[in-house]
Amino acid sequence: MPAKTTESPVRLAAETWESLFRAQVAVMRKLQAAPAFKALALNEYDVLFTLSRCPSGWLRLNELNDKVLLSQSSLSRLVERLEKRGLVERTPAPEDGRGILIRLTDAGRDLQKQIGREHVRDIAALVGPALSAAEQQELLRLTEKLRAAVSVR
Amino acid sequence: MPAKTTESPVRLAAETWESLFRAQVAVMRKLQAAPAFKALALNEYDVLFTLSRCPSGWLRLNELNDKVLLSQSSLSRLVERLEKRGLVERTPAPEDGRGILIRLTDAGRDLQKQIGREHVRDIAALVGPALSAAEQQELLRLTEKLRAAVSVR
DNA sequence: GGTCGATAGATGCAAACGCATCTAAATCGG
DNA sequence: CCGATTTAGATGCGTTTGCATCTATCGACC
Repeated sequence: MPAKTTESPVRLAAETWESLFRAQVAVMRKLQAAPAFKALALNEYDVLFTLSRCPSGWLRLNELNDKVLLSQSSLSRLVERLEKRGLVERTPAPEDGRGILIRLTDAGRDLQKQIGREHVRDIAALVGPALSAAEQQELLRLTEKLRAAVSVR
Repeated sequence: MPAKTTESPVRLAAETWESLFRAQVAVMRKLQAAPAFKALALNEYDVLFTLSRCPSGWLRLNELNDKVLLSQSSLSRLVERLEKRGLVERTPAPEDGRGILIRLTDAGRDLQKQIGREHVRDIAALVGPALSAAEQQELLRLTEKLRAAVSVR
C-alpha cells in the first residue's frame, strides 16, 4: 500500500487517528471476548488494574475518572458495585471532606491479579505476532507521547 | 524516561497495548466533549461515517458490526434509531433473504459531512501538535499493521 | 427433496450509561 | 469573617447496552 499521507497535515492527523481507533476496536473486540472477562466487565477490571498500579494503594474517585472512559456518575456507581462485591473499599478523604479514597481489598487484588495474568497472555497473543519488538517499542513511544500531549491540563 | 521495555516479549506487548489504549481514551475524551457530538453519539456518527466511506453506498448490518465496537443487538437498535431519524435507509438484501442493506439518506450524508468537518478539525487540533508528520505516518503504519494482523478471519 | 446445523437480524429484559441536578465542602474576594 | 463560586461525589431518570433467545433463511449432506 503506497503512503498517500503526504497530503495535508489535517488529513494526515485524521487518518492517523482513525487508524489508531480502528486498531483499538479490533484488539478490544478480541480481548472482550476472552474468558477472562466473564467475571468482570472491562471497565470494572480497568478500575481494579488502575488501583493495583497506584503506589499508595489509595486513589481519589476523580483521579480514577481521568484514566477511564466513563462519566463521573457512571464511575461513581461502578465503584459502588465493586464495593458491594467486596472488591474495593471506600474511605472519606482525610484532607478533603468532599472526597473519597478508594483502594483494593485483598479479594479485589486477588481477582485483579488472576484476570490480569490471563489478560496479559491474551494481549501478547494478539500483539506479539502482529508487530516486531522494535515496532512495538516504537508504537509504545508514539502512543505515550500522544497521550501525554493530549492530557496536558 | 528510560526504555524499560527490553524485558520480556509478553510484558512489552502488554505495555504497548496499555499505552495505545490510554492514548485512545485520552483522545476520545476530548473528542466526545466537542460540540460536534451534541447532535449524535459517537457510535452513531461512526456508523454514518462508515457508510459514507463505502463505495457502493450499501452495507450489510454484519459488515457494519465488524467496524464498530457494539454488540449485534445494540447495532441493530442503533440503526433502527437512525432510520427513525431519517438518517439511514434499510432494504432487504437481494441475494440473502436473512440480511438487510443499509445506506445513508441525503439527510444522513449531509449530517455526516457537517459533523465530519468539525470532527476532523478537532482531531487535527489534538494530534497535530502532539506528533510530527513523520511520527504520525509511522503511527498510522503501525496501527494499520496491528489492525490488519488482529482482524484476520 | 428433506433434515440439520449455521448465520442474519430482531426482541424481551435487566443492567449499565450519561445528563442534569443536588448536597456538601473547599476556595476565593471583599 | 462572610457570601459567592467552584469542586467532589451522589442520585433521579430516561436512554442505551449486552445477554439470551427467537424467527427465518441459507447451505450442506444424505
